[in-house]
Amino acid sequence: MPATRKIFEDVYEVARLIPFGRATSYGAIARYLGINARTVGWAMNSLPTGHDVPAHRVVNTKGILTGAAAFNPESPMEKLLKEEGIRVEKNRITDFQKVFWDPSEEL
DNA sequence: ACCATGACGGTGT
DNA sequence: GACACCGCCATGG
Repeated sequence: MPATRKIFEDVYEVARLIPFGRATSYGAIARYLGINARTVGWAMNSLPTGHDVPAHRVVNTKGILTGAAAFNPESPMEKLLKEEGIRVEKNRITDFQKVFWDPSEEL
């Protein structure tokens, strides 16, 4: 790929590798790609409609579902995570440490 | 090249 | 645990 390859593509690629029932943080992905966390968040915010990226598994370092607002009211991020066995309470993953997935270590 | 914006992170109170 | 600050880097106008 040309040098003009967008960081976004890398972010999406890593996000797609997140295993079922696990979640990671923007910072973890950022560190893995060598960029800052804000850029990762921005990449997710730029996700087009109909993307195939499990963005609901990407939260901030506190385990808070900051991007829940970006999801359709019909597909609550919270519910999606609970379906995967992740305990969520008021937009916050209570057992984040348990389901945390670090690309820098697991990848 | 400059300025504003942002699904964030770490530390201190 | 909640809140406030400041630092970081990429993209767009």
